[in-house]
Amino acid sequence: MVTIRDIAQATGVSATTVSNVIHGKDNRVSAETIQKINTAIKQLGYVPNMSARSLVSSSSKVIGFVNHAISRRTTNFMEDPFHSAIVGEIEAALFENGYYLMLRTVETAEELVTFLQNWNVDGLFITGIFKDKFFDSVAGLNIPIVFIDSYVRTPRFCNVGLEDFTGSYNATRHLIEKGHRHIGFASPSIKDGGVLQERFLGYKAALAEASIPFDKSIVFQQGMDIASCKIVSDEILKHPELTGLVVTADLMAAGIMTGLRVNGLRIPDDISVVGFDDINIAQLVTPPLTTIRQDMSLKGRLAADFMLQRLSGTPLDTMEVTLPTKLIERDSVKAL
Amino acid sequence: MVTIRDIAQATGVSATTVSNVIHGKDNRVSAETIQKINTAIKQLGYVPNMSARSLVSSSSKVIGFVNHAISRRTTNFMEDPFHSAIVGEIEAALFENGYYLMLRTVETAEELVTFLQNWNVDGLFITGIFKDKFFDSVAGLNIPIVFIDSYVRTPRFCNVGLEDFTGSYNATRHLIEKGHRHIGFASPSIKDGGVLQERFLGYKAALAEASIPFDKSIVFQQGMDIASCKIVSDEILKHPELTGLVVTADLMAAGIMTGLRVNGLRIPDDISVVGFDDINIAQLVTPPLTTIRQDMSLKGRLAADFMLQRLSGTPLDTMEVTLPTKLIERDSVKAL
DNA sequence: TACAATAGGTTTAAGGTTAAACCTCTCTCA
DNA sequence: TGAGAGAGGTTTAACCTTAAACCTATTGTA
Repeated sequence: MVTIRDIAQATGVSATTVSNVIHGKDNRVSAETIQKINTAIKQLGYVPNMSARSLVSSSSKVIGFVNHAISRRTTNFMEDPFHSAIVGEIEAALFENGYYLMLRTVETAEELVTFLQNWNVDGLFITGIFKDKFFDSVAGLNIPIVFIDSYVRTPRFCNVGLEDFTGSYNATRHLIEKGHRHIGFASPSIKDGGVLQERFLGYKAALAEASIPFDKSIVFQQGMDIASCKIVSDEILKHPELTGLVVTADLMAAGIMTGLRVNGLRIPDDISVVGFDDINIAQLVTPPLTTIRQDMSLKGRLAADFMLQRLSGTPLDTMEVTLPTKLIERDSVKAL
Repeated sequence: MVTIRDIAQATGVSATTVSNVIHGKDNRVSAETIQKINTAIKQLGYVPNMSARSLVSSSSKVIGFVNHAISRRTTNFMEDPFHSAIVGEIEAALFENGYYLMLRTVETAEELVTFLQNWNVDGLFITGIFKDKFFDSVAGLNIPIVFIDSYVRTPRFCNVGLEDFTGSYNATRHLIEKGHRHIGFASPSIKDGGVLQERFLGYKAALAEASIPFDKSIVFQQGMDIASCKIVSDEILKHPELTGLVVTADLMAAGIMTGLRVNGLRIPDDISVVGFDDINIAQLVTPPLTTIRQDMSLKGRLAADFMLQRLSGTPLDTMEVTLPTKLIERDSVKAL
């Protein structure tokens, strides 16, 4: 392994001078020496040791991407195509600025603290439900933190979010405008304190605005897997009054649509469906799904921008971005 | 920040003794001292500094997950739901054994070498096309390396792969057995030296076996995005003799099916389609897609097992696993 | 002539952890 | 009574890098 000392020896200068040249603090070094050092670095293949650098500078160039999961074994956050799109964008942006990305799914606040201290993490992206103990454990940190889709908002932290409430409100309102009055709601969870809860509130708000009484018997809480979707579509059979359905994820909407078709219901003739996200599946199912689009890559890019700006000390105009959604009309909704 | 010295001071022993206790090398330490040290660690909230540990031991507890991409900007490997499923499985397994996962997309072999040396990476997962210079740059490394879906196989490295050839052969043969003789092939690439090339060869082998002449004008190389799929489905219109199509990815198959439907072709009546992977989309499109199933989570788990075994020095019976595929018959194929 | 300023560096210490070598006391046993 | 072994540690040095303080020779200036 080639160290900075080897470069120093090869060029006849001290290690400090080499270090200074590497970091561009070379106003006190002659052009000739700089040249020699750079040549030696290339020839000998010197690569800095991040551990040593991190040890002495208390800064590691590591950015953590932390997801809070209730259980690591049952929820694999990378399986969610959204998270993975975000992670990809972030990795690319960080790389170009010399940072490294370390992934971590944590179940407990202690795990998070250990992770942070272990690595002297320079910054943190946080996704998943993150409140109470978790929030406290990062609240005192003196590193940039960027939340993604958090609804525990404080002016002290950056957050990149989405108009979840408005998106879901618009989805519901779209059905109402098409003449629907009996509109169900399907979602993996509605009280998670996060995006799904907001979407639920948006649904309720649109109903209330149209003076449609809320009926909790047509709120279907189930997982997104195909078996759970089948349960929802069976439940729907028991509510022949339903003519519309708002679903908080396209994947779930697709699963429910398949189940409904098996049960002999036609979409949109018997029931209209609106999804959420506009993942590629939305265009590929039959009929193509009317849905609420969000731009996941943009979310990742903005999150990375926040992080890089805070890392470089650039003052921020704002600590928060809430991305808009857009209703994409396809063929899964029929006017009554 | 609490260091090992603080613990030493608090318990009245030396730092080395604390270190030994932490690492279980405590056969020369009294039970009482061990007790005191552990209590102090908890009370003061000591967490080891990985940089210091890594510096002195040349082992970092960091495992790299490296993907080779031609261009970081155009290919975001995390967007592939397969890669992300694998990454999720691996992260969970590594965590339970005290390892950390660092993601890296590399464009050049130099980037890879820099990454490795930067962090004293303890092990490496490698995906993506990886040959020539890339292969050379890891060939001399003395750390466990686990390839995923590599076809540059050597007895010295672990590989977790899939029966790509056989899977594709079976897909094609299935169509042949159903009476099809004019079978097209659609794939993002067929000469990548990786899984897609193998699948192409499997297709050709099945044709040859049935004495069906290979016709390169019905091999469609296009991207997996919806626009590219549209191009394929338009091309297919120019080949009315086609009655079957083998596609190397379900997502692409779904895109092509949508395009074909727009073009007035019915599936499977006008053309039969077989996909590959069996992602959830396959069940959700209309008609449900006949496809070649592979188990991505298992791939990730086996890759993690290989890594953990090699890290712990357990001798391996085998360095290579090739997972089987399974033909899943749904409704996108019709007997002629 | 005397002093300051500048160019171009060097030396030293520190960061947290651990491997290797070393130490000392007590007990056992011939 | 004296050697040896074992218990229970300690001391030292090293891993690589960098920040802070320090040094020396030359040139410029009043």
